Amino acid sequence: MTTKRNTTKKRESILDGACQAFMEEGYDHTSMDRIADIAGASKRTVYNHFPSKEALFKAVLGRMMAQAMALKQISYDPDRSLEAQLENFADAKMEFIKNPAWLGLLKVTITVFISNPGLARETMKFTEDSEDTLAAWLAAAHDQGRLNVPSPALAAEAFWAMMGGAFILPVIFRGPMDAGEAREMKKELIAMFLARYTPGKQAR
Amino acid sequence: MTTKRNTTKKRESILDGACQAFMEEGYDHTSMDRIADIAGASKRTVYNHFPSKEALFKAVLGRMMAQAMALKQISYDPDRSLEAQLENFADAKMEFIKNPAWLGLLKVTITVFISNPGLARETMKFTEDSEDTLAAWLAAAHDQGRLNVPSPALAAEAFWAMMGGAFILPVIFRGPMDAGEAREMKKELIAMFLARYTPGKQAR
DNA sequence: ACAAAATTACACTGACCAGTGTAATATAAT
DNA sequence: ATTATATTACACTGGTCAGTGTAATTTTGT
Repeated sequence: MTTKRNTTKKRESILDGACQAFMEEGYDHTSMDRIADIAGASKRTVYNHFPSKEALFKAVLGRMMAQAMALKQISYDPDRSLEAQLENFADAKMEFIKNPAWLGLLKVTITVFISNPGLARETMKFTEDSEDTLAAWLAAAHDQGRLNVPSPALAAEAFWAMMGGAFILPVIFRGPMDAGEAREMKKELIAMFLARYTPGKQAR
Repeated sequence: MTTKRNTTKKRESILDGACQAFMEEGYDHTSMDRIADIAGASKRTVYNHFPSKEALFKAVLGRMMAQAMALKQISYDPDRSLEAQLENFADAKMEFIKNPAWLGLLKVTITVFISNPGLARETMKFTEDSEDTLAAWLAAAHDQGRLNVPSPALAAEAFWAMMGGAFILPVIFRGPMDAGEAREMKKELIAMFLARYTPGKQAR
């Protein structure tokens, strides 16, 4: 008679502790002892749940990705202004850097991705469909004649490039962003985007 | 009689070796022994030139920044098309990621900046004037009536955000970029930029 | 209440690494 | 050729850390 017991509680507290520790110290400088300490578990228990530090990090990352995915599903609404809907897309992206927890984990993730490109590719497969969401939105607006977007995929990629460059890179290179400044930049970039794709206004 | 001997050769080879080692392994995983090995110097000599690993990295970083600064000075030319001149700006930025050596060092630098925001701020002071160069270019085009740029500073920041998001982040998250794809994205983003600021085409 | 499953404390291995001290050796400027 | 200077080999310290083995203890499902 093998009766399995419910271990999700300890497991979650380990993930929470790992998340906090990684955020505070970065991947390399976080020791498994410290994670166990924060989680209120023994190091041995941590290893009973996760076979290695890398596996533990992947689990933390996976949980974060799942939460992030659950957050940004926006569909085309024929009745709302394009500008407002694009702002919604942008705001979803900016949630990452406004929330200190996610920002911290984003930073760690970037460092890990840099030293482990394979993991980067593997993890990023999940996010591809969020670009598809925007591309579909653009295609819908195009079909309605509200935008002129010959290549929705390219436009979507450009949009995410703008957002990433405006809201992720500065946080790395210059530190926290002023909220008002961020708002201004968001509006400016969306204005560029719409100026390019609003029908009847292209240069050629 | 204190006769100083010329030590710049050894010093340079140490910097070269450090640069290569940091690129290959990242900051944390590079040992001073390995740097000495690649440089063809003894560890003790490395420490005779640089008091610590951090100081050595700063020296490598400083040399890279100096080279980068020497590269991008573009001034307003009334006779060339705006599009071509903006492409020059973009190309200067893209030199970073097309050159494997600089790309490698850029990655390391990002990880170091993330774990050491103070160094990030300190180092970034030097780059501010390159943004000013673009802002001045925009102001000149504005004064000539070829563009309508109410806030050159904001527009310049937006331009660099676009470039960074399009050409730096993807390299981190997705690996090396296809050259053709990069060209297409560059053109698209410049088209957005010009659509926004070309006179007589704004929505409001 | 009982037994299996989970957790804990703790000691320990093996490895890596920044930085130092020293005495010997090589180098280059005069 | 001389001599101060730069470089080298090498051993060593002190510290950190991933991961393991084990025996004892606690928890929990029934």
